[in-house]
Amino acid sequence: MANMVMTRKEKEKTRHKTEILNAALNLFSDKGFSNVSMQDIAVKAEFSVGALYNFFAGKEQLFGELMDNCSDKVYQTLSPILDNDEPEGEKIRTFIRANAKLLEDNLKFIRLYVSQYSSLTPVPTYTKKAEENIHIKLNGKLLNVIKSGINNKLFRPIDAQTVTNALSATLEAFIFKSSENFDKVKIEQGLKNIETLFVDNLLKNEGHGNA
Amino acid sequence: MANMVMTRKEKEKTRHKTEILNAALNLFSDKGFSNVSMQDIAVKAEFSVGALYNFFAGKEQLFGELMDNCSDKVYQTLSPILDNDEPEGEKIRTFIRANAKLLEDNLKFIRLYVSQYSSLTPVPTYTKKAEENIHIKLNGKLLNVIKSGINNKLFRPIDAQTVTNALSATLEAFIFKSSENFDKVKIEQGLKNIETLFVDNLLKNEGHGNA
DNA sequence: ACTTTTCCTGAATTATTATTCATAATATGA
DNA sequence: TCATATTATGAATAATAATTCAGGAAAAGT
Repeated sequence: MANMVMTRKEKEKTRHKTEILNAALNLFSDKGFSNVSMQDIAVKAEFSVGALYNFFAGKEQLFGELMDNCSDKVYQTLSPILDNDEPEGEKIRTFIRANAKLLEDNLKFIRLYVSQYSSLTPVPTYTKKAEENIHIKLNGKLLNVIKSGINNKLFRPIDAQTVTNALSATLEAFIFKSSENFDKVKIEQGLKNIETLFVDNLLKNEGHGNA
Repeated sequence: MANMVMTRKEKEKTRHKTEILNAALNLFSDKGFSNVSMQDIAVKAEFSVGALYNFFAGKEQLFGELMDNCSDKVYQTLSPILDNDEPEGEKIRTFIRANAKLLEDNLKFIRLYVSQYSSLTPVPTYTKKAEENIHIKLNGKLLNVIKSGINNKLFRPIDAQTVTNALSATLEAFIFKSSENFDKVKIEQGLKNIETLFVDNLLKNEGHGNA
């Protein structure tokens, strides 16, 4: 919260916590929740097992915080794009392209985030909640942009919900696949293709006078 | 294999094995691999824990067989559709619609199958292999159908690989979501929307004389 | 009916891990 | 420098769960 009024000690504590979360992120995003032990995390973070419990009530809580951070990051990056007041077509293009940067900066985060989404009871329920909410919120915004584009006759009159779902699923699958071995060029090319497919071929209203 | 030359005993053994696999399927598709114990499976199948080991070398092998069956089912159902000699547009429509029946008949299977696909090291590697192959094979066929449709000018000249990925991801996400609470009507409606989106709005070549 | 083979049972064994806690190290403030 | 408070350590504890196996039941063969 108020970073300025933190004592040195508090800052140090925060830093330690971040280090642990970071170690955990690397492990979880590689092997998944069940295949990582507190030992593993402790070793990677260069703390003792016991120390972890000074920062987190347990493994699930640790994972929970991680997922929350992770979801926030995704939301903070993507949500403003859909909220600004560019033309709908541009919003969607920017939204799609933004995934490249998101992936570049937060490879591990994204991998974990996406992997959780279509998994069966991965971890305690409460965690999944936050993530799902963000998913739902983002998809809601996307839906509105598409509806609005259709109303403005920028887009063709097609089923907005179905396009939204399709775009969302397509992006997610692409992102997950790309996170296996990161290649900036390929990612940008792939996203460009998705952009062309959805905006130029599917949405754009040819019959109308807009480029 | 040769069901006709099986002794009564062999048939019985096969039946028992199937019962165990079925119990396991129900549990795994609900909770995922790590959250189901051999105990759980034994109880549900009405066998003792020990008995399970007469049929399977261990938990991972059991899961492996399940996934293999599961993948086969998906492949056997969907692959012929893409192989027949209807016009490309019809193939794709049929392919999309086939997911309804697949889901109805094999809800649990499908749920498990899809959940595994975008998960991190779910279970031993060898299992995922089979499943990925099927995925790759199906997507390859789908890609060929779309390419062929483009060549025949039935479809618009768009990037075939990207459409394939998009359709595949969209279907998978829809199927996974639908498997949470099965509703035949909603599923058929949803698939119809996907069909319209991909075939009528995206692929179909309006400029050409085909319906 | 008896022997042999096959299959099943479930308690015991073994492993793995999350979690705790007494102890030690370190930092803080007088 | 010494007493106090904070934080870290890692061995011990407690759960959970996979796997094994000695012994028992059921079926098959004689």
